[in-house]
Amino acid sequence: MLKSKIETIAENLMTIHPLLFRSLSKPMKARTSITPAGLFVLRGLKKNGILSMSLIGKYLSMPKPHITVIIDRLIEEGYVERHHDPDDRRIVNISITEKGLTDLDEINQIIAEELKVKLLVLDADELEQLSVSSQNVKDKLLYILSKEKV
Amino acid sequence: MLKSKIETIAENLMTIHPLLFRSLSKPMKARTSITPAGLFVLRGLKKNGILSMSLIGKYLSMPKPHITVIIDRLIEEGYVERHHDPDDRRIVNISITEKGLTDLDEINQIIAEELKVKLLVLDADELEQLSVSSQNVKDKLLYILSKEKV
DNA sequence: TATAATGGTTACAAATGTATAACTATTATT
DNA sequence: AATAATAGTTATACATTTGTAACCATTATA
Repeated sequence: MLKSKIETIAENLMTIHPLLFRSLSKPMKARTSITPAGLFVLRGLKKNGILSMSLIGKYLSMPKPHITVIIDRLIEEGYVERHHDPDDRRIVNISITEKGLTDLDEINQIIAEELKVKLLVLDADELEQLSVSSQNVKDKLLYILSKEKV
Repeated sequence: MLKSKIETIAENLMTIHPLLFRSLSKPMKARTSITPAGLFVLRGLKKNGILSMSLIGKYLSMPKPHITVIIDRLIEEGYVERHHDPDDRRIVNISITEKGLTDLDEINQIIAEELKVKLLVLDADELEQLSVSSQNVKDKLLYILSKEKV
């Protein structure tokens, strides 16, 4: 019985995360107070500039009340800001601050340092493959997500 | 300022998860009582046959007490079994049951069904790329992990 | 044999994430 | 103008994960 391509992709994608995430999160946790969800929001804001609460919720597939909590905390820490949309005052737009940007960079470097040690067992060619493949997976998922939001 | 290759890989790997995991987990949660960590353990057991508690802990980068809780619950549900190692009676080996295997297949199909809908926006060529890339990333991470355990 | 080290469990506290309902403010629809 | 729909918040309960310390049984070491 041959596994379908979709099943293989599903298993691959579901397996990637737990193999690395926890070990990369630990050094981050030791040095910053930011949560995994908060970090992901910061990355989204850095890339997109400004996002509404609802868009962030869709982006993370998280219930709105949780987004409120996450943003409240990021604001406390000075990483993001709330802006009421002038065109539709129901909408709350979130932007990343200077501090958010610099601290995000710092966190990324901490994580990269940690990853670097692990990647030592790969040669240059394998590293290049991992770079290309991970970029490809990420891009495809972002593409899929962008199509969903219509 | 050019981002290093390692930083790019780190960001890619950290971003992949939240883009999909929650939306794939929801249908699973609706139909089974298994937790994400439990599911990951089942996958590891299916692939490796038998794993000790410590190895599972390393595999998931989780503290041992949590592994005990996860295994207790999988045993309650009839998915895995404990075996004391005859050569070293301190060691507890875990094996997956028939029920564990069949239910794991079922869960994988539920997740694949969910993913299938999302992947409709990709053409055959892109799908193939995603398949190859995700496999590559997973294999490389497993390879790195296997080197760590020495 | 006494001591240290290992593998695992128990107990507990705290952080994080999930889910739902009720609510306010604002905008869109009739 | 009344009603419905949307965006977001507050409140609450619960599930899952993380982290630590203390402990037992077994094995390795001195």
